[in-house]
This record gives sequence, structure tokens and C-alpha cells, in this order.
Amino acid sequence: MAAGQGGAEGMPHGAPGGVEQALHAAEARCLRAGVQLTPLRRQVLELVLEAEQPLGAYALLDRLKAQRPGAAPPTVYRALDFLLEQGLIHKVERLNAFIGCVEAGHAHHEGHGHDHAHQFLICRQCGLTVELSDHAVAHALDDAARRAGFRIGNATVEVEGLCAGCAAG
Amino acid sequence: MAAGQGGAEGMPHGAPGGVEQALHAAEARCLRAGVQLTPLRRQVLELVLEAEQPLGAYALLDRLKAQRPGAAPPTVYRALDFLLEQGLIHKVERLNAFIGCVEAGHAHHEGHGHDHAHQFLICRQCGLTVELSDHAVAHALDDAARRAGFRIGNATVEVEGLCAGCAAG
DNA sequence: CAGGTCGGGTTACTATATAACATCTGTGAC
DNA sequence: GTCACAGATGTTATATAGTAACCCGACCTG
Ligand SMILES: [Zn+2]
Ligand SMILES: [Zn+2]
Ligand SMILES: [Zn+2]
Ligand SMILES: [Zn+2]
Repeated sequence: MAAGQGGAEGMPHGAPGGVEQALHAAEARCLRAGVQLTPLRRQVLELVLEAEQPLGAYALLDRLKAQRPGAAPPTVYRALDFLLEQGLIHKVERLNAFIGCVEAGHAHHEGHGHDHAHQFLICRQCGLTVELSDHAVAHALDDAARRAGFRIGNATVEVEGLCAGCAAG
Repeated sequence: MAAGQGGAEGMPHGAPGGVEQALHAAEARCLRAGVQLTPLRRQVLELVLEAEQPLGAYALLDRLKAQRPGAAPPTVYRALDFLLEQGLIHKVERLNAFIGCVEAGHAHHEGHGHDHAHQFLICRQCGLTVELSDHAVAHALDDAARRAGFRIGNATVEVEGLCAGCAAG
């Protein structure tokens, strides 16, 4: 954790006021999917979206406790499971942390539901984490797996490196 | 953990008697690198290589205790750190588990040392885990990262799916 | 009013990983 | 020789991540 870590109002990856917009999109999406984006789930999603870096479950729990003193690990894990199932967030395996899906708000992707092909670029210095949806990567991986006789499911693709800012500065 | 989990004498990914060969290759490699493949580290490497599936640190610890009753978590984690640094094993992030590097014994790769580009295919049903070194995947990832302004470091690429055997049966 | 489903509270626990300090052993300086 | 140092391991305690199990209230349905 090196760079700007604003409390609750940090500047997320997408847009400054994009959190509210993303929350509304998530509500609409859950409505269409016939699942409930309850206040708790919405709160957890909001916490994930507000952070400009992936947050661990216990970091989320700490923040959640401010609004919901009784919160315990299962509280946050259940909400995270739901959000993962709905494709609203992703887990970054290398960090044991969670981050909002950048595609979740895009109308033209709403058909996908969960598990679209994605990749993460993680800056080792400032922690900046960027989500890509690179088709070339997805296809190369698909081909390679097929050649090995595998029927493909979800893929975890996470690259550690230096972001443009940190490489320059 | 679903399929055949032979005790200490399982059939590894490569060859039946390949474990001894791999251990000798590892010794030679460490010698050349000027680092010590101590008995403890060698034992841990052997345990990793004997399993035909990735093993978690505590599973390794249990097996290690049979030979080394005093072993504790740091014992095995330190050995694993060493083996990771030397490129003799990899960590499978999705499983929090460790597996021998298939390249480690290949003479023509010995120059690389650690962190060669690799990918894992993990069967969700039988746990079979296969390591690939697909250049097309590596290049696609490299390109994508470059376009995003990232200077690339290590990549974690892990695909969950069904192996040929499980897809057929 | 049952009886079912779902979300969530609560407690306790398991699993994964590391910090910190102690001990031992070999090596080179003096 | 012995002092100082580095590397490897032992030892104890703790931090971090994730789950199981049980309960309870809200809601719907017959
Ligand atoms: Zn996404
Ligand atoms: Zn950076
Ligand atoms: Zn490898
Ligand atoms: Zn299989």
C-alpha cells in the first residue's frame, strides 16, 4: 500500500462520481436477474467500489463495522459470494482481495452475467490494479487449453508489474 | 481433492521414476547457482514432486513430520520460499498449493533460473494440474500489459476446467 | 396456522501464513 | 584459538483468511 488511500471518498479506477452510477446499474441488473441486492450487499459493493485498490475481506469488514457494528466474517463473505456470483466484483487471487468489475456497468455486457474473460494488471509499487478484457489473451489461453485436452472454465490471469506512473516516476 | 491421492509413491505428472532424476537436476542447479539444497529443502522438494497434485503447505508439513517430528509451519514455508526462488516449484494461487516446475529438469532451460512464463490448467473434478509454457499466451499477455502502460513482471495464469479424462468419463 | 425459502446474526472453528527470537554450524579475520 | 558474521533451522506465538453450524426473523404459500 503506497499511494493515495483516501478514506471513503477516494477516486476509483473509473470516474469520480462513478460509484453511485455503478450501484444503480447493479440494482437494475439484480432486478433483471431476479436476485436481491439487499442493503447489506449494496453496502459491501459500495465499499469495494469506493476503494481504488482491491480490499481484503477483513479490510471490508472493518469498514462495514462502522455502519453495522454487529458485522462478522460471515457477514462480509456471504455478501462477497453473492457479488461474485452476480459478476459485480472479482477476486484478485494474488492479493486475497476484491475489486469491482469494470464491465458490470456497461450496458452492452449485461447479457453476460458472471465470469466474463478478464485479466488484472497489478502494480507492485503503488498497488494500482487494472482490469482488462483482452480477447487475444483469452483466445490464446483457450487454444492452449484445448490443445492440452482441457475443457475451459474460469481463468485467473494476474500480472504483477509496474504501472506507467511508477515506471516513470 | 477428488481423485487418486496415493500416499508417498504416487505417479507424478512426468515420469514414474522421474522424481529422483528431478532431485539430482535440482542439486546440480543449486550447486551452479551457489545456493544450498540442504537435506530439509531436498525433502520438501521430494514431497512436492512425489505428489501428482499440488499440495498445500500444511499437507506438506504433515508428511514432513513423519521424517522430521519437530517440523513447524516456518520449517516448510522457508523451504518453499527457497524452492520458489530457485524456480524449482510454483505456487498455484487458486489452490494455495505448490507443485514442481516441469521445466526445472530441462537442461535447455537451466539458464532461466526462476520465473519462466507458465500457465496452469486445473481440473475441477480430479484436481489434475498441468503446467504449460505457452508462448502465445505469454506474448498476448505481454502485449496487453504493454498497451496499458505496464512494465511486466511475473504472471499468474490459472485456468479451471475439465481435463480430457474427466470430460470423457 | 403450518411449512418452506431466503437473508442475516452469532459463535466457534479451520486453514493459511508470518513475526520474532533462539540455537547451531561453518567460515574468515585477527 | 576465538571472535564476529552469515546462513539455516528450531521454537513460540500470532496474524490473516475463510468456513461450519446453528439460530432467528421476514416473507410467501397453501
Ligand atoms: Zn470484470
Ligand atoms: Zn504503480
Ligand atoms: Zn515452471
Ligand atoms: Zn480431471
